[in-house]
Amino acid sequence: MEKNKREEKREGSNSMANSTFSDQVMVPAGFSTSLSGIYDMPCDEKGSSSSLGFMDMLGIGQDFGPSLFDLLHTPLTPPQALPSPATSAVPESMTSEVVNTPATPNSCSISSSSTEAANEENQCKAAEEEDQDQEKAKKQFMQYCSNNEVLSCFGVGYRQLKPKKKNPKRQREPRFAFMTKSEVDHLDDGYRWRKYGQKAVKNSPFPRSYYRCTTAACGVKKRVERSSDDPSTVVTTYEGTHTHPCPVTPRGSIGMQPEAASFGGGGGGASFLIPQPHYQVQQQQQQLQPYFHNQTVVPSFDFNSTTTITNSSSPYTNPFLQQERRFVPSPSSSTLFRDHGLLQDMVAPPQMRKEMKEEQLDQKV
DNA sequence: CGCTTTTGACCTGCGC
DNA sequence: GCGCAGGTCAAAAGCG
Repeated sequence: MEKNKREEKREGSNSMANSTFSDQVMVPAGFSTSLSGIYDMPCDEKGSSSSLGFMDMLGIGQDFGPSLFDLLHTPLTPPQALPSPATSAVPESMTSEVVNTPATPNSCSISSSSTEAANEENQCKAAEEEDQDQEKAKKQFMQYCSNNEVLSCFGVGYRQLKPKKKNPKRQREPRFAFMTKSEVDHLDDGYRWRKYGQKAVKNSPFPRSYYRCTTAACGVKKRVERSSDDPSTVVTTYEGTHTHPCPVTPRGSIGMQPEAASFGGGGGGASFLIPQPHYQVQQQQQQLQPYFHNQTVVPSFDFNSTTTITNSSSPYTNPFLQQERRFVPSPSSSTLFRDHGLLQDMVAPPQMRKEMKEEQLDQKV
């Protein structure tokens, strides 16, 4: 009986049943193997894993714009803090490719026949939806980065769902993962989450928790687990994009300024652009001090080189990251971030940049 | 009382 | 086909 009910439910809303994960990417060494393979980077048509993934999502081309870090720590004050729903809080230099123009090769083209035109139209719509998803995911990521001390993003992309036989259309869930240093597993990102499961993770003493956005019709999920290698590091994986403004939770509303409170209410597209109350950021930074007093870390994107992160004591022994260690997150250091606000602070090493340029050239051709 | 968390059972996909 | 691991469900317990 109950089994039947479950099956009915699953048939009705089973987005996982036909899912699969491909293209193992960017999982730092030392993390549980269970993390591997869950982060899909967008692949090119040849099916090879693309190193463009996250950079592309951010619309970062070869002319590297302002530092993401700079953005994250830029006070969200009007008018900059109140972008219209149609635009992004991310500077134009980082978003114009995605927002204003079709960023994918799926750009609409004129077809020769009416039926083909209809198909192409559908494909274009699908491509546009994907672009919008990317944009949403990007905003969500940016907002989360600004709300928390994100130390390293090591996986951004999509979970790829197995195509159904009759409907080969590829369905993708925007997904990104990042590490934060925190004593608490479940970081307050302004949204309300309900825990729906917890599982022991193989090769890790720490369980993985599963959360779902409590808002009806919002299917955003997130997984939270603690690194077995560095217990102070929390790995959070978001899946999907919120389809609603950020609810004003009791915790989040304390001290929230009116402009901040209205910030997230500007429609679905800007739903993630809710500035964290300043006191809360400070609080988090103060909480983080014990972790940072002996090491300086920079939120960086660990694009490809999981093997370079080998020291078990800290994921920030990556040579690339070491090179970029310049910032000490502290309540008084936000201005310091800005002083070094160049995107080169976080771009990939020269070799990787070269590869990225080559891939971009390939795409243009 | 309503919401959240806990937790064991169940389902699914994948590798062998 | 089987076993394993990840992911989800839902009843029960906990909490404010």
